[in-house]
Amino acid sequence: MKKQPLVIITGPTAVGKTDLSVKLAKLIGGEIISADSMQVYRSMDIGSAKIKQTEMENVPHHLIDILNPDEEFNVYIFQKLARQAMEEIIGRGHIPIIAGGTGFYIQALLYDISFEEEDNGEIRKYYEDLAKEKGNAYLHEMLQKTDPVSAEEIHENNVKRVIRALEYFDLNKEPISEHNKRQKQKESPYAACYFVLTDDREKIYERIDRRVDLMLEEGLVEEVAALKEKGYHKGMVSMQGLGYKEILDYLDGHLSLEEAVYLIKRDTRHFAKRQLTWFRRERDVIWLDKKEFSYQEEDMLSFMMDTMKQKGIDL
RNA sequence: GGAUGGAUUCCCGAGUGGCCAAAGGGGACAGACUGUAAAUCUGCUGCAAAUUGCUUCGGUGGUUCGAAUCCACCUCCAUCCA
Repeated sequence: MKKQPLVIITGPTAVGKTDLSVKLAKLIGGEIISADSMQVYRSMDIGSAKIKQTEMENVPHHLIDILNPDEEFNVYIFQKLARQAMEEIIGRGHIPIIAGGTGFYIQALLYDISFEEEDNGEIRKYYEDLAKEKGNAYLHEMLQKTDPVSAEEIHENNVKRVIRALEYFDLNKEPISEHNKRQKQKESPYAACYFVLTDDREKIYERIDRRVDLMLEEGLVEEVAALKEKGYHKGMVSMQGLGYKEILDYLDGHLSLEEAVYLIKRDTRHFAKRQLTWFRRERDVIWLDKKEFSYQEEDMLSFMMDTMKQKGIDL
């Protein structure tokens, strides 16, 4: 049986993924699935740099504006919804294009990582409380007993990951290190093209700074104030987003606006750097360095078309 | 013109005779990541191939076995008095 096609366009924040993905979609009759942990939320438009209706140019977009900010979202949900969307798109004879910067989500979909249905709410809370009470080292020692391999790999200060490993063991009676090892060897079931758009680091940073200034002009503060008004708070996953947590701190009087803006810019730069690190490590990525294409979008698009054909994607 | 305080490694800032290539923070850079991932965490940051050598703490000269640290003069900055 012929593998299903999957085109991915990703890269660090603010390189221009959205724009490129719409152009490509129009060229190949594609539909876009957003791989973005923040754009799934309604009323979070400016800070998440969400694509505007007019920018979509009639290309269907999926997984945008599907949740309220108080709802939980994670890889598991993303994977489930993205798969559904893919099926539908292929059913219509179109090509699914994943566009977005959340590398972890892309990995889960591309390699079809298995996640079990699980209810981790109480266990997680138990460990979180335990960590606060007894400290990082205590939790890490617990992990050492159940899953020494993970304990070796995960730094004791990385409490979130220590907890996840502990919780995984409780839920599945197996070390998460075993699970990870198995999943790592998986081959993608798709005929995929994994494009990573990039540019000189300096250029990316400049674009980030400019974009943040623009967000402020467009009313980021008002957007966050409205969210706050509705009762959304920092405890929610959505409010951990860049631009949201800082403005919330500003609105609560913990930061001046100037400080908040400085932090948003800085942390967004850090984020972009982390994304690059992630993609460098991924197998099978096809780098699209804007500079190497002399910033000519046409050339880049035709290169992408050629690559897709090579990978067995029928256009 | 006078008085006082200050000038430290990319930035802020500690250091007041040896344990100092120099605390700490920031930034930059690198890395990890498999149900919070725009999250969370780690490493690294004078130069050189070194557990060794070389250059550095405004400048010049001096004291000392030894100075970022003490002395002299100079330059610049800040505040105050004229």
